[in-house]
Amino acid sequence: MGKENSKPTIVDVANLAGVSVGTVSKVINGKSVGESYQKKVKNAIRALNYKVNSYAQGLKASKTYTVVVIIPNTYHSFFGDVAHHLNVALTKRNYKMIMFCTEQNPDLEQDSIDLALQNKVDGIIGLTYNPNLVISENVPFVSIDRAISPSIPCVACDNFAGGQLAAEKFAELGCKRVLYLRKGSDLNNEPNKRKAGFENGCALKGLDYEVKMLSDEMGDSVYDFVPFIKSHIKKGKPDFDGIFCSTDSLLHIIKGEIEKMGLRVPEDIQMIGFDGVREHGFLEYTCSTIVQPVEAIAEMCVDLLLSDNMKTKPPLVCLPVTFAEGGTTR
Amino acid sequence: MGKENSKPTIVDVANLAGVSVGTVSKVINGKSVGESYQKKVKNAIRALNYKVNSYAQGLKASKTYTVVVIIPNTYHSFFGDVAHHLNVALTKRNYKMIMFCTEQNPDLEQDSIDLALQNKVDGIIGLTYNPNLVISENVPFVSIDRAISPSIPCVACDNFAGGQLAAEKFAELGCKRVLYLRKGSDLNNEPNKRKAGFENGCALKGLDYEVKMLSDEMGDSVYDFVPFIKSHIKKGKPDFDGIFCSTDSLLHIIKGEIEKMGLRVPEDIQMIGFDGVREHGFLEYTCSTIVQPVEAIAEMCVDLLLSDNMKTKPPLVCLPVTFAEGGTTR
DNA sequence: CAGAATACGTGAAACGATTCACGAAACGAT
DNA sequence: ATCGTTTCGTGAATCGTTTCACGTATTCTG
Repeated sequence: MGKENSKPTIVDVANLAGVSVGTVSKVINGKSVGESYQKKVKNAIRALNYKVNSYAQGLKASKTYTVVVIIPNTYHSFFGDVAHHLNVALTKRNYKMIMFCTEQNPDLEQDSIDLALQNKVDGIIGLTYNPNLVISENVPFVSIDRAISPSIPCVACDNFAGGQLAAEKFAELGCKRVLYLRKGSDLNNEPNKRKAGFENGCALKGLDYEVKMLSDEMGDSVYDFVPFIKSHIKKGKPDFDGIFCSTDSLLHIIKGEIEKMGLRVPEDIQMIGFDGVREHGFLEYTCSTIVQPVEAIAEMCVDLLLSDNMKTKPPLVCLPVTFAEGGTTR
Repeated sequence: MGKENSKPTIVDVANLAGVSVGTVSKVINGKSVGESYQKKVKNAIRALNYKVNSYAQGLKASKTYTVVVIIPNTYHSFFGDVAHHLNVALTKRNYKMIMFCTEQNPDLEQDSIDLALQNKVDGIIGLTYNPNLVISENVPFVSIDRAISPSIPCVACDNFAGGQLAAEKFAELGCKRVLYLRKGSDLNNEPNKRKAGFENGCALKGLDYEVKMLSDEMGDSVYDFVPFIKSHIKKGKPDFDGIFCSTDSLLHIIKGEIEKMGLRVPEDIQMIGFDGVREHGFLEYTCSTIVQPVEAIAEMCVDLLLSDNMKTKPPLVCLPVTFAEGGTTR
């Protein structure tokens, strides 16, 4: 009687199946239930097209099947790519993803975490920049690219290996002297290891190099690299033949500037970037680059986040990078 | 006594303030409450750092402050841009955004909607392709780029005006004969109006033109345009001097192909795209293009979705486009 | 075959909010 | 001073789950 056209509840299922609500709940949550009862309940669920109400579930239970993802934005290709693969990985496991775009604003990052906590989400995945985030110890958290604390797993590509790989490629391509341009950061983040890897690779291969760092925020005054580059060009002849850029985005800006100076890429100068994101959703890379395994990173984040045994969670997971040819090397 | 280190509930607030829980609830929800009571409650809330539990709220109340966004993906720049601005617009209004990436898969799109409905979300914003989505009439829905039904508002840029603007620009730039390349779609979607606008503009300006449509899925065999283009080149001389592409992504592919044929852009052929997305988060456009007002579209979607009076919801809202110079026109 | 151990279904309490009928207080009008 | 309104705080019922103590039925053991 009554609520005819309303959504079915667990009570409706129990009635139709002729069992108690407790039993229905157990079936839903995979607790041990007798064979015949299980069948009755499942049939009733199908018959009514019943779906659990996630708010009631979240209120009472521990699991909400919801994960919060904190990321600077989704319009920048790399972040968009990360967000996408996180979404796919979560959806695959029947989790919902609540997204917060924080544009590297430390306060917004903290707010997002606080909001997530009061909503009893099952976990948080964060690509953050706030150097002193406070994270309640009792909610699973996985960080991308930043070591926040020993108890919080950090997932990143193998940045050191990536830097080294770039150096080795330059050597292989016949370069004699290369520049490394990087947008700096005072953070204890993984991408900073690209420098050490690069230096290591150069030393290994006997490659001459110079590193120039900018300590500003991303996308800001990267044009300040221009005078530095110009100081390395005498009478139209550069004293270098390769440039390694800390991101593909940076590479594209620098490439534009270099071409304005009358130099050709890759004929005069070879360039390698980092990230390996494909613009416009294309299959091909926009430059020669060290490719981050974005999909693997996303999968790893979700696996770590959702695995129960906190014990075995490693503080740092580095996933392998690859080199991809994209027109800026010979 | 008891739950010392647990999160404060509305009962704790009521006790501390010396009022009933009903009163606290009213204060939270902005219902009329006496001045002095309001002050007491607000102080208690602050003192305890109380935040409402959104699961309890969602269970009982109508509002969940959650909106579901359905979008193909976030790695393609345009979609990433849309997702980002929707996120910002929702966050600004204190709404949480649950995102589903559906890759234009009709079943996934329907599943996402069903999932959203059973979760009692406050609304759904969808950029979908399924021609026969079933959407319960009692949940607010706003569609981007596709007219789903008269009762469901559709938000898009003014595609007709965009097509016309492109034609006018070509005329202004001195073109005599232009090609329009478009990835087709049998859907009743707004972007298809670019063609009519373009034709209108060409007619208006006395510009000679030809339209070529591909009816495949996005990013697929756009290379099939190549033979068509080649058929318009005799002895190295093209019989056209401009190409309008239905998206910037398409433009970049075609541009690459054209350059392979030994033609220069924009010297020999001028090109205009559509979307106006900036790659890598840069400020500059990657090609001359008709710019979609993505931020305005996102704001409009959210405004329409959250406005109470269903009556005044228009079936279609077109937002103005602009032209931006980006190196592929003279 | 009897008694103990095990397995498993039941139903009520609890999660933390909203809402509504009710009654007390305050105010105005006659 | 009295009665009728209006205003507004109260507290219990409710939303749809999960969980746990309990009891019944089944199986095991010697």
